[in-house]
Formats: sequence, structure tokens, C-alpha cells
Amino acid sequence: MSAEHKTMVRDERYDAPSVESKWFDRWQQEPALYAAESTSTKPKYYVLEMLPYPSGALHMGHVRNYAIGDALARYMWMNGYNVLHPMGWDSFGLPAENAAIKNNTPPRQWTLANIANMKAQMKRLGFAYDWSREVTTCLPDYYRWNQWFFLKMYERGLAYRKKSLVNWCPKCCTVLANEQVVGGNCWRHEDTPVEQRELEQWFLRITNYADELLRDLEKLEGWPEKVRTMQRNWIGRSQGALVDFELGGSIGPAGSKITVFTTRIDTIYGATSIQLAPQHPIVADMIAKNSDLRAKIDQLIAEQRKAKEVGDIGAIEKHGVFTGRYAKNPFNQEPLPIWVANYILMDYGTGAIMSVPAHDDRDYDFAKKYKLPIRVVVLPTATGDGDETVMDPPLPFVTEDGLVVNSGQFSGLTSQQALKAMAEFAGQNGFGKPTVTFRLKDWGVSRQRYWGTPIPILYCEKDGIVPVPEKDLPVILPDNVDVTLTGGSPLASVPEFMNATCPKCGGPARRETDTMDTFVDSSWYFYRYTDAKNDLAPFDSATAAYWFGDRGIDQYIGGVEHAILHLIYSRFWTKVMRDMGIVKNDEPVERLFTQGMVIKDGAKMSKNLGNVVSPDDMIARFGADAARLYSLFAAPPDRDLDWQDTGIEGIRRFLGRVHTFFRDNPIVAGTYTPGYGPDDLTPKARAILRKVHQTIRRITQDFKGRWHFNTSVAALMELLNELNAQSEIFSLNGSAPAPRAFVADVQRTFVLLLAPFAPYLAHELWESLGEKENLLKARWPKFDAALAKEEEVEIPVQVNGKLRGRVLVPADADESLVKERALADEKVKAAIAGKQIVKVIFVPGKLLNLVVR
RNA sequence: GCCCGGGUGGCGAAAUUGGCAGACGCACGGGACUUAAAAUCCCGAGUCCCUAACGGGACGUGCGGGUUCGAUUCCCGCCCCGGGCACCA
Repeated sequence: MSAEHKTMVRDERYDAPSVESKWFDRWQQEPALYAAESTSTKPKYYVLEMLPYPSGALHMGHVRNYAIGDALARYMWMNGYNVLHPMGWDSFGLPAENAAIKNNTPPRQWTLANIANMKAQMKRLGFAYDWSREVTTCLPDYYRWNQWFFLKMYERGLAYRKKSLVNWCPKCCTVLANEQVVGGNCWRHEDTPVEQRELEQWFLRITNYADELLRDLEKLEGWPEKVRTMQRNWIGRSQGALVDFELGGSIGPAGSKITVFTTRIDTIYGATSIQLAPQHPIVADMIAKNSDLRAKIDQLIAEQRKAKEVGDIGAIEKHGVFTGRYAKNPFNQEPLPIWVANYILMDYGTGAIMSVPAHDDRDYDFAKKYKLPIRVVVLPTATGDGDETVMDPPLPFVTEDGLVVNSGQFSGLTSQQALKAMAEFAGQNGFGKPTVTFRLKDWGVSRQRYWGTPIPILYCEKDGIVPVPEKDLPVILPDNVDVTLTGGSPLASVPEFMNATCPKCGGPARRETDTMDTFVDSSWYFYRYTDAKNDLAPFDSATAAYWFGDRGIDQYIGGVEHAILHLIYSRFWTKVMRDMGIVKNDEPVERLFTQGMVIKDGAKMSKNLGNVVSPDDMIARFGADAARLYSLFAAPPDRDLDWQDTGIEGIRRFLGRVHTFFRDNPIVAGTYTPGYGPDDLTPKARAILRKVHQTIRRITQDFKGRWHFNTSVAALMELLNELNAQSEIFSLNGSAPAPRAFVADVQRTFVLLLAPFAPYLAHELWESLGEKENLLKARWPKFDAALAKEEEVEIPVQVNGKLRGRVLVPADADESLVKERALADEKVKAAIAGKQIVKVIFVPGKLLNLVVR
């Protein structure tokens, strides 16, 4: 603290360093100031900012995020709500291991030191958190409940182990979930392509909830549409049908068939080949007897892998190999050649498609290349344009509005009708059925890393997979583990950890040495805040129900980068907990706000670019209030903010002017007679009062509505400018002093309006006004429409829509008065000279437009 | 390619229902205070044109159309920037 203060630039007017230091010390002595009450008659409000990873120091993005949340929390407190505003640490994860290797410091020690530092920074910034509820995910009293949930999911069949191709980051030396692969690269190493490895891993069955996760997005009206769209895309629901094509010849067992997935069963009469993914099981049978074919298929697999690693799967050229075999189209008994193609993916649908070149771009390209027949079975219908015709080559794609032709009994149906009729027909005849596939895959949670929650599973030679009994939790993560990044789980090198006893047979057992994905930690942490010290359960259900209500956290604030990862896992976790009966809400978050990034010189801040702005530096130079206020003022919160040091300088000047105003006009409670009537106010004082109420309205509306706090701050600046312009009213020895009680009222209101944004200065001024009660317990000022109403307004006068003059009239003036005055205006006269007024448009209080000819 | 945002002075931005475009701030220019500077305070300012000046005029919210007395705002067609998804059958 003191070191920071010494380097602070001294301002001759407002000594932010010593004021902030004084209040910082006081707030440390009153930790209960921001404590939430879990039982209260007041209405509850749960406001939450996404918890940070303890990387070592806050960055400006954090400051912005928390300044928004803190302003809201303070506003809600001042409006009489019982506010829960907690903070914690998402403290497991790979950076701690990297730091351990680099600095030879144990991950635990490194992490806890970072937490201490960042917590001090948060306190210095004056954020009003209830630290009694702090959650630190890397401590056993938290992660034991990760293990508990894992066991519950295992019991319910939601956690399972399977061998499959998984994403492997060679730099992290661990497996990644699909959600952690960004454009084919690792989400932490954006230049490192993810490799595919076949490993046995633990998965959580998020796909069980795919339909509900999609459906409930409709309910989340308090979420940005952007995030909902991203989740919709990610879940990727696709309605279609499965159709079996019987194999001819001697491939596979008798009666073998290939099942394809299609969303366009209405085009099945146009199918001219079957395309298989190179990894398709049938292909394995074929190449077993044909080494020439094998080599070609291997080539296709290599192309696919390469494309995936480059991250541009759409760009590779389509290649295929004819297998020499045929499969029978069940609708028309036609034999179709079976090909293997590099553009067919084994992990979507069934890994097999029917190729309909006339009605699919990719199939069309492929058919052209290999000279496969192209057969049109859907014609465009006349939809008003009227001149669509079938062309040669045929239209590559016709949407569902088309008319089905050349399709046996289905000819003449619309595509929509055919989709239904043909899927039903397939079902009735036992060679297919309607189905739904999802892009969403189960969540792979195993990580071959040390710094995470141990998976509470044992492997016994006799009993196989054996969950750790609940009474034996937590499985403690051992200290003193060698965390070199060699690949393979570091815990496997700790015999004391790995070797255990089977709880079933008492024989020797081996512990699971993988740890959990850290996104497990953050999937439910916000429930823990409601009951953070519970050592019998993750949280008390009734307490969580109080804070979450029916619809979840009232307001969640964080970066859009978690739109899919954290926010989809959290939704899944909540639904699982609901099905377990420990929460009542279907969704964790009622309202979500994603703030924009803080950038500098048009680019994301990074050490490489050397454009990083340090919060410590800003606090030292301008003060915490200024750093916070600027991050609210410089741009609307949902937009990116381009940081400019000269901008925060301006904010510091504003805070200095505020301080000066109060210093020069000291009105202390108890030194004047309270109360004043309207008659005691001069017109100028009434004008001030009007501006005050207009400001209350603007700021209150910003909180209730769009959160454009940049305009809230601007409103405060305007109010201050007005107060300064009317200084004779305020000065005790001015020429036209207003009643002291009035001046005190204005000052009080100003401080209340400033309080959510600049708490240090607000508290200081509040005290200087002689107020004894804590500012957070004071009431937000009430807006009075009558007092805010203008008495006189300037009405713009247009002639044919062009501004020609302005007239000053009483606010409620009617058309005739405004018109009379307008016609008296010289410029208006000149504009209508020699012409006739054919129409008059009058918008009361807004505008007069004379239409002339 | 598809789906979301966004495009307004030198810069960050404002204009909540179609009604004075540019609030507020930054940077800039001028002035006051000072031996001087910094700090602070006051004043000016969208662009272009006319005027010695006072004033006045035209243009102006990415581009082109449209609706309207009136469009940053609504409609149609484009361009550019940012983000997401993508051989998903």
C-alpha cells in the first residue's frame, strides 16, 4: 500500500492518495460492511462477476468487469436489497505447473501467493465483496465437492469411461475437451494444432441434456442474443433420418448394411453413390483383403488429419476411392457404388452418407470430379419470382420448398411433405427411422496434469472400476510432486498416491491419476458462495434456493470468451443438480452481461506488443476511483474500450473538481435549519433542482436499462458544471445564496449519485457533509418528475424539414402559440416569404415544421 | 458460405418512441494566473463556402436507392471492420 502511495502524483486540489488510503484502512476494519444475510426480509439480489484465474496480477479487463459489478451491487444496496456480491479464485490449472517448472516453486505456493496479491489489489480498488464467502477451488474444502459430484454422476450413469480419439495438446501435454479446441488449435496455445490420440478417458454425459440445453435457451431472455446463438450453433441440433442400405456381395456378415444419416431423405431417389468416412468399420473389413485399397484409404485419413490440424477443413480438395462394392437403395432397389471420401467425418452422424449430387454442393463437386451421375429429384416451385428453371448442370441445391419429382410414389409431394412421408415409409418397412443428431459431444474431463481435482476412482484387478467411497473424500492432491511436462499424469509417479486398497475386496488397487478439467470447478462455484463453509454438503439446498430463486443468479457479468465453455458446462451442471434434487432452478443465470474487451492502440493488450496497462500503475498515478470511473466512462460496457492515459487524466480532473466544489461550499449537517419550501427558491435555484432531478432520472434509468454508465458519468459531469456555473447560490458569502438546507440537499444527492462509481471520494464527501451513517445504507435518491420538468423550452422551427429558427415558449405551449411566435421570427419569415403554408406539423415540446409550397 | 455485432468530428463517444446530429470527455487553439513552467480556471471549435466584421449559406451519421412534412433511427440493395460457426451430410 504505502509504496504505491508514495509514487502517486500529488494533485494540489484533491489528494486522492491519502483519502483513498484513509478509507482503505477503515474498510479493512469493517469486513462485515458488505456481508450478505442469508435470511432477510429484504428482497434478495445476487450479482456476480466471473471469478478470475489467479495469474498473479489483475489486468484492466478485470478492473472493468468488477467496476461494472461493483457499481451495480452498490446501487442495489442503496435501493434496499439484500445483496450477495462474492468473489473467489478459479485456482486450479496449467499455468501453476508451468510456473512451477520455470521458478521451481510448488504450484500450491505460487497460486496462493498470487491470490494474496490479487486480493490485495481488489481491496485497494475498493470492490465491495463479501470476503467471508471467498471460494478457492484448489483447496480440499472445495474440490472434495467436485469429487462428490463426480461420484453422484457416476452413480447416475452420467460419468463414464471410454476409449476414443481425443484432442491432445502437445504443449499442455494433456487432453482437451472439444470446447477447448479453437479453430483446430489449443485454446491456450493458439498457434499449436491439436493432435488426435486414442486414449481411455472419463466423460460426462452432457449430450443427455442436449435437447434441454437447446430448448431452454429460449427462456434466457436476459442473455445476449449473441451468446444464445453461439450455444445454439455449438449444440448443433440436426433433424433427419437414418436409412439402411443393404450391402451386396460378400462384405461383412450376411445381411450387412450401411446406415446413413441424412437431413434430406426427400432427395433419396437422387442418390447416385454412398460415401463412407475412411474410418468407417465396414471400410476396415474391405481393406483387410485389399492392401492396394488400404494404402489409398490411409492417404485419405492423412489428408483429413492434416486438414483438421491446419484448422481449415473446408479448404482441402475432395478425394475419394471407389471400393468396387455396391449397396442397395431401399426405396428403388438401385445398386449404388460405395466410395470412401476424405470429406466424410466418422464422428458426425453415422460416418456414412448417401450422395445426392443434384441437391448438395459437396456431393455435386464430388460427382463432377469423378463423373458420377447427377439426377434431379426436386424442382424449384414458383414462389412469386416465377422464372426459376431447371438448368444444366442442374441447380446444385433446392431448399425444402421444392417439389419432389422422379421419386416413385412420392413424386408430386413438396419437400416438406416428402421429408415426413419418406421417413415414415422407411420406418414402416424396417429400413430406417426419423432421428436427431447433435454436434455437441460428451464432455471429456480427464486431464493428464497434476494441478487439478483428483478423480475419485480406483482400479482393482478383481473388481475393476471402483468409485472411492463418499466417506473417504476428499482424495487429497499430494504436495511435492514432480510436475515436469513429459506427458502422462504426474500423479502416476507418486506411489503413495497411486497405490491404494480396494474398498470392495480389500486387495491392492491403483488410483486414477488423471485430474479433472478445471471447468468442472467453475461449473457450480456460484452455489458454493451461498454456503461457503459447509463441510457436510456442497451447499445447503434451502440457502441456495433463497439466493437462486426460480431463475438463478440475478445478474452475471463476464467476458464473452466463456460463451460456450463455462456457460454451457454451468447450465449442464445446474440441470444435473436439479435432477439430483438439490436445486430447484432449471438455469443458473437469469441475466448475463458480457462486457467488451479493454484494448490499447487498437489491439488486445499483450506483453508481446508492449501495450499492457497495469492497474497498479493506474492506481498509483490517478487513484482507484479514477481507474474505475474511467473504465466506465470511456465506452459503453458492452463495447470494446480503447484505453487512453489522457482519458483517465481527464477523469482525475473531474474528481478534483468535485472535491473542490465541496471544499469551497462546506455545508455540514446540524449547522443549518432543515427544510425549505418552493417559495424559498430563486429561479436559479429552481433550475439547479431541475437539473438535479434530471440527473437522478438519467442515472437511475441507466441502471435499470441499458447500463450505459458512460452517460451516467457524463450526467454527473454536466451536473457539476451546472453547479459550478451557479456558484453564487452555493457560496456562503455569494451574491444570491440559497437556503442552506437546499444546498445541503443538492450536495447530498450528488454524493449519492457518485457513490456506485467512485466509492472512495463519495465516502469522503459523505463524511464531510457530517453524515454519520454508512453511505451504503443511505437511500438512492428518488426522482421527482414534477421537479425535473422544464418550465420553458426552445422549440426548433423547421420549414420543409429544414431548421430555420428557434422559439422560446412555456413547456406546455400549444400549437397556436408556437406558430405565432415562429411566424414572428425573421429567419422563418424569410424562408416562407412568397409561399403558402400547406401543412403544419407540431410535436408538443419538441418541434414545429411548416410545410410550404 | 451462414449467423450475430459494429461503421457518427482529429480521437473515445451521445442522441431510450422517426423530431435541433455531435451531449460529456480527450486532444487542439486562444486567454487568465505565474519571473517562467506545471497545475488550475475561463473562452472557442463538424466540414466547406461567402463576409473586413457582425452575420449568413451549403453540405454532413460507410455507399446507392426508397418511405416520410421530417431518417443516425424504418425498408430494399451493396461495401468495410470485429466476432462466432462451417466438407455437420
